[in-house]
Amino acid sequence: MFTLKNQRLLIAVTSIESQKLCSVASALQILDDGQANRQFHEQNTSLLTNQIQETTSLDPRFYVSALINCKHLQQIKSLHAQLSVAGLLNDLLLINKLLYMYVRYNALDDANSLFDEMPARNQISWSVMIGGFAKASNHTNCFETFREYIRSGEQLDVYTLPSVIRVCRDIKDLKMGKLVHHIAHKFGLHMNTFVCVALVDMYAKCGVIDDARKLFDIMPEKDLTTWTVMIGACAANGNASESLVLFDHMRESGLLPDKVCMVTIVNACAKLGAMHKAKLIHKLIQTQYHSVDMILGTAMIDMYAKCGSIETARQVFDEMPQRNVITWSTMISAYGYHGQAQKALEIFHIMSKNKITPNKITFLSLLYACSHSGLVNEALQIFSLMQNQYLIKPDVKHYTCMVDLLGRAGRLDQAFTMIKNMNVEKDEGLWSSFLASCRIYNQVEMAQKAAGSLLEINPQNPSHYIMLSNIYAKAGKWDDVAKIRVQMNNINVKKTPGWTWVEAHNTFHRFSSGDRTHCESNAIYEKLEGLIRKLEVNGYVPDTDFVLHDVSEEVKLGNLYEHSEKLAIAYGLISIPEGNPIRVTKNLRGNRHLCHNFMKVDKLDPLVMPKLLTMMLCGTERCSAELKDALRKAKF
DNA sequence: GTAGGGTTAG
Repeated sequence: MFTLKNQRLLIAVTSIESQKLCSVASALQILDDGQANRQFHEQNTSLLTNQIQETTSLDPRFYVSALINCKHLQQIKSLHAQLSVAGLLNDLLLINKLLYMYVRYNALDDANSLFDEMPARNQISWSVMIGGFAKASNHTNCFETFREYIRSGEQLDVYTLPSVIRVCRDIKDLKMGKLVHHIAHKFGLHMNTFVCVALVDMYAKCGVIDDARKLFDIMPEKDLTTWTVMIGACAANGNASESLVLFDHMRESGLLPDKVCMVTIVNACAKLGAMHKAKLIHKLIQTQYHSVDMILGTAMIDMYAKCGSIETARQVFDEMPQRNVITWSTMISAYGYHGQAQKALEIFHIMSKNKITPNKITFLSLLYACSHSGLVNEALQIFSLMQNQYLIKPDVKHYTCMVDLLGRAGRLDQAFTMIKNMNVEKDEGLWSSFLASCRIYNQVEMAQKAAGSLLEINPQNPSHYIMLSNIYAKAGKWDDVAKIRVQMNNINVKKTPGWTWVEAHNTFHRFSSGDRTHCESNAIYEKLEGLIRKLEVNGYVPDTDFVLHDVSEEVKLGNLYEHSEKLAIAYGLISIPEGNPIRVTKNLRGNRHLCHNFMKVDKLDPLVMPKLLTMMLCGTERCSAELKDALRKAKF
């Protein structure tokens, strides 16, 4: 609101050209919002009028407070023009503020031209410009400006480095990240908390978790953010149990977790699938915080669903005061992997009634839900609804899901037609899925087409050769099997050896298939034989289709029995005290037919069964829906 | 004038 004094002032300046008038008006309005210093405003009002009328220099302090209070890009531009006229573009404080405002309003071009024209720059100018490019994900300009900064010989400040490091993290440029780390060291800033946190995060997101941990361990001061980054890093790198250990250490050090930290730990729990931990975390949230925000609530839904309780997940969902599209999608996918596709569809319908617009992931979750329950027609309907009503173009993942669904249902022709007609680049996942269906239905010809495409995309992936070879083997085409082996040798593709590690006596013990190098090898094989006899009595029949070579059934079975996971489990059973979990880690994805069937027979010796189930729950891999059924049946 | 958080899934 304008005071009478202001109105008089406006009348007094009507002779000034319109743009200036506009600027003065907006500046006054901003000042009058009460956010700027009123006293300063009063003092400068008359001065301002005189100065503008004379077009002489204004007090830069006036512009600084006016700039801070700008609400629109246009106001900033107009003040910029005024500064230019007033000849104030030499004042570093003022220009830096102007630069900062341009960056804040995402006007990177304006910021950049201003930066280029600056007669002098200080640390703040550089850090604002570099930070601006970083925030706008303009990594090329960010790095280029950072290089210029280094070359300028100016001492680096602690605000610039984290911005550059975060860009390295986002584009996963480990080489550049390491270089920036080196530079930080050179400037003596490598132990600054903000620099360190950014580096830990960068190393973790670039997949070099050991480097992240080393830096974390030597950091002089660890604040809540630092701990949160490290906890999240462990979970993201397949070591969620370490996340929980760190979380306890953090609390022992006297720090109270905030909501962001809780989301991270909830996420770790979801990855671990450990229900008892989930409940403890939930209790902590209930006692510590008055409300659960949307992100934390969504993470909790996911956690409970992945820990096996779809009911509690739904309860959290129902109790949330606000839900967005991600919350709804999470609930849909939760029902999906619990095999309750109808419930997933029901949630989708309620969501639509609530006028929440679904996104790509919502549809993907729906399609996966249909896929897990084999609802082909429903999936086809959803797929068409997504395109026709919501105008969402399917990406390769949607197609992969459809191809998988149709393929598993035996509608291979339809799946193949879909692949042929799609307008999206076909990737390995899509063809692999189709190839897997060809294997189920022994479709050698289609399998050849799929394998051909796969080998074009990635001739170095051994699993494609092996899959095709298995299909030939099942069809008794041993000549073709031999050809593939020659082909693999010719281009030097080797099957990645499968390893399994088991943690016992504080050491990791590694096993490969048919491994006899372990010092307790004899005892391990003895245990395994005993276990297999017990399993066979209870109906375990290994699927020998997956063995590649043309060998007798007896030898095939021998191979299966000595698979690395089984050796690791057998060793775990003889070396880990009863009641403790057996944790196994693998370098390759588990083979459902070989190992899951082995472990899911639910009439096992009651002493053995809980151990095996615990192992599956603590393993880094997520249990398949099938295994979860076995777990439920065993009332574990 | 700085950071860390949620949904796909083989």
